[in-house]
Amino acid sequence: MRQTSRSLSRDLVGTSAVRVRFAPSPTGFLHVGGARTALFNWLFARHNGGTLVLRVEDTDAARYSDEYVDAIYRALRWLDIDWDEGPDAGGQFGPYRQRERAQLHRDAAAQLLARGAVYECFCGPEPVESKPSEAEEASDDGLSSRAVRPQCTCATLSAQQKDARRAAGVAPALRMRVDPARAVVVDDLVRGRVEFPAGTIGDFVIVKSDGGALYNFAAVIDDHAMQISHVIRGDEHLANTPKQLLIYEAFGWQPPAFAHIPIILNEARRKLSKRDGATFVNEYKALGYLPEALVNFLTLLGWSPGGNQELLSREEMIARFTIEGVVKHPAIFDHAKLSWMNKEYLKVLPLDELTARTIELLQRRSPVPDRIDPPHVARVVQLLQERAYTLGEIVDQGAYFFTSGPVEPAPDAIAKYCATTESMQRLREVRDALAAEPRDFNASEIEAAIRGLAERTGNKAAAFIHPLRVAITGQAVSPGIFEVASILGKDVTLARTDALLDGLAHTVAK
RNA sequence: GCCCCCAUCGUCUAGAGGCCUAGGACACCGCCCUUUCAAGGCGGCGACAGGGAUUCGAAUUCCCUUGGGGGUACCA
Repeated sequence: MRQTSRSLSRDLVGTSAVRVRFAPSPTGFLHVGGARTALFNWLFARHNGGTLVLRVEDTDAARYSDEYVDAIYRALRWLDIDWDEGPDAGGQFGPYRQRERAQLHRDAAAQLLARGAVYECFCGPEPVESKPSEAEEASDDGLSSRAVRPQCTCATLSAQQKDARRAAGVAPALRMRVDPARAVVVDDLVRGRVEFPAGTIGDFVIVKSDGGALYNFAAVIDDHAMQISHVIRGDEHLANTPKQLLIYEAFGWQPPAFAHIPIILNEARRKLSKRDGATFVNEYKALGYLPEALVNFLTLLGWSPGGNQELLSREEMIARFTIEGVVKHPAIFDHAKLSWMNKEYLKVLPLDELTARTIELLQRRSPVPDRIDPPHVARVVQLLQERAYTLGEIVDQGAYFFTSGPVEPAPDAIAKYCATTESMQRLREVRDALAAEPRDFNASEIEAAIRGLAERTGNKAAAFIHPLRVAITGQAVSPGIFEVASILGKDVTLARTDALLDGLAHTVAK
């Protein structure tokens, strides 16, 4: 089977131009699952020198919003996924917003009606007899109740009967005539051959009684009109495919090749939902993830380049991406691995880039911190670059760098390094040493001052370093303290040290 | 319920009948380095869901079971 689908894909790729599409429905922000589908389409198009079409499927008037269309553009651009044709990019197969294609859909439906491939159904839009059975009522999610429609018999209505219903003001929907005895075969590029008994598909509706085309119908009309060669989409659409194939057949059209990619699951092995933390692309942006890292991570969810390489450049991804490398089973979104990957990208990000992106994030804080000039931030970021998983962590962990004001020492840091009178004595000593010695207050001067002090007093340098760290950063952990003090500057270093000495003196006195 | 899909370490995966004593990465656990945290180095833990069948030989092929997921709309 695998063999079959491979040769099939080779033929299609070899003989015709590759045209793929990403067809999001703007009913929400771009989801990581959607982003991955976009990514696979993009990778496939670029690998084959093909075309990526962006089609906005905004036919669900109830849930669609313009705001989300923009959000999807923004998310794709942030990920650096570019498209060749689309609502904004234009192209010769437009319009690319599905609601603007409504007339096309109606015309196509009329053709099918004329041929007798579909029939008018007067059952009405309400899902009939939706009373849940005992068992369904008892089920815990409460969503499993099936609206079981009684067998629709409109296929056998006489012309007079239809006229009567119409006269009564009932607008008909259009239903596909499906021979229940046959089977529909999907030859999927990743699944192989999948056979669906048509009896389980039923006479499905393609056009609603209000004249609106349904997803399965509109998708076929548009994919055909846009000359889509490969439909690469989430696995949840596999069950839709036989319906779409039936529509292609009714028109006598050659269907595109299909590739159903596995879906992304949460840790509980369920479809990703809002409750699983960040699931939208823009949330990752706000958290300070790098788009390069998210792309790399998503690419490896459900696809493997075959070897042992984990970190791939865009060029490498494009060069190596094939449908054959797509895995069949669902993948669980592992935040820990994304974090690791983000850190890897953070480590090699050029300093000026890192600085700019960090400042961008800092400016979104409220209130905006007072020390965010580029030279200063660059020094900070250089220090934090190897320790942070995200830009957000740089901003949070380095908060004491971005303000010239005082810091509130963390209780656990105090308890660990500043709990004794000895440690306070050391802090006082190091404070005086720093106040006296260094002229430039650069890292090596500071180090010399502290190590000299340690030597003179017969202590380990660490005995001074730890309390000082708590004083100037408020934390028990930080990058190398000499660099930290240097970047903070003499004034801030001494002021914070004094503040801690005072504060603690009071505490002890009480 | 019915239809369909899937099944290798906790997670992402490599694996196309002998190259498998099953490889890599994340996570986790040690040790080294050290100024705390990272980074880095070294090492460790850890999987073919179960049962049949085919074969000289099966993670790899077939069947069944089990488990997980998706779909079952006049949503997309």
